[in-house]
Amino acid sequence: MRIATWNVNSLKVRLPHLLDWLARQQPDAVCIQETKVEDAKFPREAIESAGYRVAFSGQKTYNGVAIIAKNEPEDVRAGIPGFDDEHKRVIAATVQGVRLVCAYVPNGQTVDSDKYRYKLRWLAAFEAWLGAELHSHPELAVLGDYNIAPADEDVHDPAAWKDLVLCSAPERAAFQRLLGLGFKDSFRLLTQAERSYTWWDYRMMAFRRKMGMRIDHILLSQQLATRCGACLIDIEPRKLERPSDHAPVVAELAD
DNA sequence: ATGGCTATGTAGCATAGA
Repeated sequence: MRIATWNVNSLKVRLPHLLDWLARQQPDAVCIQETKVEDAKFPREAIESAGYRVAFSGQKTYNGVAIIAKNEPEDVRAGIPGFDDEHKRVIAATVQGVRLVCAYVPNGQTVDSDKYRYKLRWLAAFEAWLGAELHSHPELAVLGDYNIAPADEDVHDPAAWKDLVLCSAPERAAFQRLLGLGFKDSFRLLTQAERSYTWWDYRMMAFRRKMGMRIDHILLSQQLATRCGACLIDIEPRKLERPSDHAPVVAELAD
């Protein structure tokens, strides 16, 4: 089973890239973030015509998440239970017996902002919920844009980013607590090239200069981690005209 | 390298992203 995550930064703009990518990579399930589309305008037909089924939770302008899968997503749930959040940042579904959580973690803006405090509160609620989910779904994968670079090796210039948002100690501690629930960072299960990133700023020719961050992740429960044979970042879509600033991340799970 | 792109909503810029 091939599962993936991709922050598309507008599903409307990136639909051609997504459809091309689905055709080429043939993933079984893709978790999409930043669809920026309300549910009534979700491009269901185009995706279903490509042989995929959809589950989505969106809003106008900001946020928005979706799960796209070859098999119908089952037991679809949106949001973090008990956490009142007007942002559409989470959708979960079961595909081929695997529970998938698609998450768009708040960005946090700056470490002294209200948005940062919201990010940490959000992550605490996320952690509490995932701990419970892990018990009811031993085959659990949490895919998404975490907006956290877990370690200095995930940052092109750790000194410049030290203690800034995406890299601050409280955010990294929150990420480690997620792992502590019993998840593995699938990308680090295997040896990877240096300077492997999933996001590059649109400005400053950051992609060409390999100035990026690894902030999109696929966390796997222990049971799924034992099945994981590969995890890769596909930088090809980032090279296209009008790309998303994020690259897709793909994990392969043995049957 | 200092918000330098990009997308959205909306009608000339404001907000957000990371």
